[in-house]
Parts: sequence; C-alpha cells; structure tokens
Amino acid sequence: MARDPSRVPKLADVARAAKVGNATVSRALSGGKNVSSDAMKRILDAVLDLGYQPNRVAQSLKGASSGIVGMIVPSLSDMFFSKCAEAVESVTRERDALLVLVASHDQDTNVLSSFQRLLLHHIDGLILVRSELKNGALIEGLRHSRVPIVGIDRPLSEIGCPSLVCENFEGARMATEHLLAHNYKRIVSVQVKPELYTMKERLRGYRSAMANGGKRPIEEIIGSREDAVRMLKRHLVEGKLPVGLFASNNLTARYICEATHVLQVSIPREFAILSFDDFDLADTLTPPMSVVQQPVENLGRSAAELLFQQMPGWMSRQAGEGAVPLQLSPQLVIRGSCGCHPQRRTRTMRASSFSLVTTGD
Amino acid sequence: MARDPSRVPKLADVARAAKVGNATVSRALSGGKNVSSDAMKRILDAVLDLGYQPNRVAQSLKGASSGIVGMIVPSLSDMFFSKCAEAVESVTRERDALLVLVASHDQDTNVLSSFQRLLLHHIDGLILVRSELKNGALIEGLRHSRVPIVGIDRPLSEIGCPSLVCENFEGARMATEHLLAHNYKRIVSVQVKPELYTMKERLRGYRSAMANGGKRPIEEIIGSREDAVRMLKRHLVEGKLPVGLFASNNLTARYICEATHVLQVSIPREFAILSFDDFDLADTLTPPMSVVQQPVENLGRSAAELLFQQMPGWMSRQAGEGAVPLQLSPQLVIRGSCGCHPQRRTRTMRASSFSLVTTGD
DNA sequence: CTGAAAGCGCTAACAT
DNA sequence: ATGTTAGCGCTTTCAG
Repeated sequence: MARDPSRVPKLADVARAAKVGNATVSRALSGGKNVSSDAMKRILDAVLDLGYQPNRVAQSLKGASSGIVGMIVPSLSDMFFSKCAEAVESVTRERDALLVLVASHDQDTNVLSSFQRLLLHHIDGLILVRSELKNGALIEGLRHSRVPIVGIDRPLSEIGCPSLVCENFEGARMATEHLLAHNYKRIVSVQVKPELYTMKERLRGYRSAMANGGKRPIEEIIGSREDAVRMLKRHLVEGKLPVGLFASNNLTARYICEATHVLQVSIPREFAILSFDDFDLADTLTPPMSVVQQPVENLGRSAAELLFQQMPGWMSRQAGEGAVPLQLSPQLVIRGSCGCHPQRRTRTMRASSFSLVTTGD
Repeated sequence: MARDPSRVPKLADVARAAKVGNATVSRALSGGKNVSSDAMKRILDAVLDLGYQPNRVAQSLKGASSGIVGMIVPSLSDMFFSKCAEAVESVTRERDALLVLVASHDQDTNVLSSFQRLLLHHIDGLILVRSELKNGALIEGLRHSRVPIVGIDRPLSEIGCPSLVCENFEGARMATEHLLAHNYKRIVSVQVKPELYTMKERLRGYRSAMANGGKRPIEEIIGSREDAVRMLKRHLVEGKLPVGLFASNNLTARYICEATHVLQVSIPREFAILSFDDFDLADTLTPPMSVVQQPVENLGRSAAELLFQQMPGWMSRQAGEGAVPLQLSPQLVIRGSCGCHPQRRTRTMRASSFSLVTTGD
C-alpha cells in the first residue's frame, strides 16, 4: 500500500519506514555493504512499499554518477548515425542510464559547446562520432576531461581515447578488387568529404587495390547531385566496357544514383557502381546496389559497452569479460549494380575472413 | 586571466571576485532584477574572467529548471522519427537545453518506464511521439505529470495535452483522389499497422475519397515483404488497367517496392503506387515514387517550440508571438509511380490550399 | 553494523 | 539593492 499519492518518496521516507538511519538506506541501496540482513530486508520492503526511486539529480550533485551519457553525432537524420545512436540508446536503456544526443553538423565549435554543456550536467561518459578535432581548444578540453570518452568512426588518438572503427581500408580494397575483377575500362573513386578520416582510409584502400591491379587511380570529388551529373558526363565512355564507380559512402552513392537517373544512363551497362555503406532501399533500386556494409549496430553497441566499462561505478556486465575489439569488419554485399549477374541470392563477404557467405532466399 | 586551472569555478568564486554576496550573483545571472548596474558590471567581469557557468545539476536539485527535455520516439532509425528528433534537437540546442532521446519500440511499458526515469532526472518537458497510450498506468502517470507534454503524430486527448499532427485525412483523401483520376480498375489501401491513429485517419481519408468516387474500398493489411508479395499476387489483374495502390506509410511503401522487385512486375504498368511519407531515394526509384509528403521538420520544430512555451521559466521567443497551429498540411508530390507521365518537373500540391506548385528541375 | 552531521552548488525567502 | 540563511535529496566521513 503506497503511502502518499502526489508526493515523491525520498530516501528519508524509506529510512523512517524501515526504522533505520538515512545512511543505512543509502548503503543498502548501493552495494549493500555493511548492512545487516535484517535491516536490509526492512529497507527493501519499505522501498517496494513506497515505490521509492532515488533522485538522480541529488545523486549527481553529491558527486556520484548521474546516469547520463552524452553522444555527439554529425547528424541525426543520416541513417548511419541514427542507427549507431539507436544501438547506443538500447545499451543505455538496459543499464538504466539516459542518452543525451547532440548534433554537431560537423562543426568543431558545436562539438566544443555541446561538450561543455554536457559537462555542466555531470554526464558520466561521452560517445563522440566522427568529430574532426581540428580546433585546439576542443582537443585540450577533451583531453583533460575527467569523463571517459569513446569514439566511433574515427580514431581519437589526439586525445588518447579508444574508438570503434570499421576496417575502412580493407573494405575499400575489397570493393575495388571486386570491380577490378569485372575488367572495367576505368575504375573511379568518388568521394564527398575527402577530409574525413574514413574517406582517406577508403581512398588508401582503393589506391592499394588499383596499384595491385596495375591500374591508374582516378579520383573524383563531388559535393552535390549536380557535381555527380557533371562527373558522370565526363566519364561517359565510347567503348563497350562500362566505367566502374566506387562510391565512398552512402551520400556519394545517393548523388550518383540521382545523377544516373537524371542522365538516364544505364546501370551497370554504362556505369557499374559499388558503394561503401548500406542504406534503405539499396536492394530495391534497379539494379540493386552492391555495397560494403558496415556493422553499424555493432559499432554502436560496442562503443557503448566500452564506455560503460570505463565509467567508474558502472562495472561491466561480467567484469573482465574481455576487451572490446576496436576494429570491426565490413561485409561486401553483392547485389548487381557492380555488374554481377543479377541473381536472386545475395553474395556476402567479410573483410577479415574473406569467407564467402550466401544469404537466404 | 582565468584563476585556477583544473577546478571548475562555482558561484561563490564569482561572488568573491566581484566582492558581492552569493545571492546577488544568482540574481544578476537570472534576470538581473534588483542588482545595481555597478555590481552587475563587476559580476559580469568576474564571470568572464573565471569562465563561470552555473552548475545545472545544482540548479535543478534546487527546483529550478534542469534544462533537459525528454523525447520518446518509437524508433531512432526510422527516418520520420529521426528527422523529427533532429528538428527538436536543433530547438533545444538553440535554447541551451539538452535533449534526451529514448526509443519506445511502440511498447507502452517502455514508455512508462522511460517516463519515470526521465522524471527522476527532473526533465523540464516531454515530447511524446506516436505513443499508443493503451496502458492505464501510463495514462494516469502522464496525466498527473507536472511537466508539460507535447505530442507528435497523434492527439493526446487522453491526457489533455496538445499535439502536432499532419492532416492525415486530407492527405489520404487527396492521394486517393489522384489515383481515382487515373481511372484504375481498383484502388487498394495497404497498411502495416492499422491500429495506429495515423493509419486510421488515412484509411478514413481513403474511404471518403472512394465513396465520393463511387468505388468500393479494398483494404489490405501487410506485415512483411512476404505479405506484400502475396498481396500483389492476389491483385495481379488480367485487364489492361493497372491496380492503384495507396501505401499508408513509408514502411508499407518499402514492402511493396521490395515485392514488386521480387515479382518483377512493372510500375506503373501493372501497379501504380502512391505512398504517404516521403523517404530517401523515393525520387530515384524507377519510376520515382509519388508521395504525400509530411512537413516533418516543421512538426518537430513546432512541437519543440510549443513545449518551451509551456515550460515555466523558458518564456517563448517573442512572448505571445502567436499560437502554434496543431495541424500541419501535407503535400502531394507527383513523381511518376502513380501513373502520371514521368516528367522532369515534380508537381506538388498542399492539402489545405490545393494550390498547384511546380518545383524546379 | 549503524546514525548523526556535513556538505555538493545553487536559489529563494527573509532580513537589512 | 544586498547579504545571510536555510534547504533541495543524497552520499559519505566519522564516531559510536
């Protein structure tokens, strides 16, 4: 029978009901060390009876953990980031923590101000996604931060923090090799934001594969659908063999798709495409888009789990369950746009193992 | 010259530096009422000098606002919701508040537990997206909540809170009328989660238009791509006229797209499609998908602004700037899948005004 | 094992 | 206009 209707029970109420001191309740509820089993029982009863839940604000003012995790992403509406965020959110929810999401729009100044804002709220940890870390003040601020930080999509060596990234180099190399196997006249790397870490790595992978194949790398940078149209026009080729395009991420792929649509050119007859990053409807395009698929869900979950391991007072699931690997393998998913015979079955390949998998119907 | 390196300055530090009492600093920083311009100046100097920023945790413990807004969405990785969230986040960021995002996965129990968790963190307000509100305990909890709540995508009449929704009925009616104008043999409504408020409204709109057109409504419910395949097979028609499909949301449209792809049927030769909800790549499909576009960004921003208006201590931008309209008009965007001649230019129509707009190439 | 008491940093009376 | 003081609800010494 719960006591008072409208009032939120506080720790002191529990103490009174259990006929013990405040301190004993506090101890009982956090670890239960130094509490007689008798007192413990009465306290637990009172907690249940009153429906008591500790006030997190008071807890965090006192210096204990706040139960709030921050996450800074470039954008919430990009599928890659929102899937990451969703994975992180599910971990925080499992642990009864809260996730604060902030969009940086790829601006260091936003990252810095958001970070400070988060600190004022006593966050317990931060997940930083694809932040460029150019700004000196930002780097200093992060480096001396007392809250643990885990990165995603880019190493955080500048600030000495762990980060979860996909094997971008391998993925790009694998993709390029696949295109090479098709014997296209030329194979072009197309990127949208070449300054990003991931883009540089993927470019390295592309170059490496091209060098191995004895081909001259051709590298394009676009920033809009219109750019993509101009770029495609330049590469419209007389010969029979189509051009192979390696799109470095989903945005690039989207621009190219839109451009091929505008130009009414045929895929993969005139242009073959293979893209980094999977996306909605990729397998419904005509032809379905072959992609290098990142383990997005896994990146998010692992980052969150690693973060919790580093947050004092949030001991990991099974303590010492093992280190989280910081590099995750992408998969090559062949669907048709690369020029492969459009079959019903999708072929899949993992970067590290190179095993060939076949997925259902 | 900032004082101490590693220590975060507190209000008392400012007071000391400015040679005034704590209370004066507090007053100066919140409204600046009852502070001599002389003291004010010294305080501001000290604040700048020390780089002081008020500790939000202490503020919220004291009972003032916490600067945290909660938002419960069914999913973070669905474009509709993540775009909403992004709009809300940009408003909270403008106001120096933080946005906590929680995924409910359409489960009332999750909504309830998340709501309680949010309350323990003293959130200032809540945005509730498409919650079904079946659970009695949830309704009670929300109704008696002392924090303002604003809904999105579904009215919140059960708990007496305002909500921003799209004119679903009008949008669906408009879409169906458009399909009717094509004179298809039959026009079928397809839905994925008929129990949702939006789906019911859209069904009403569909029925209304069908009744007006003197046609018998045909209503399908699917839950997967396989369902869509079976559904399409059933409707494969002998005659020349294709079947017109009204997909009630983007997920429905996706299933149908995948199904047409599997069945290798031609759009809009055999099946014409018009979908509620726009989505990435909709205009890159073959043929591009005609859709009823919701003003997602606007829904999010308006909901957030309305919420801030209701949060004590966060007076709205220009006080009394006017009431936020709770109904927003969707737009009909014709791209080709409905059977219209695939033109370069996209035709657009707003639900309320029915003006015909033409958007550039 | 337990409880009394001192804050965490801030705000809001209540004096002055 | 300004300073003093009493908490907000909790954790944590520190004596019993």
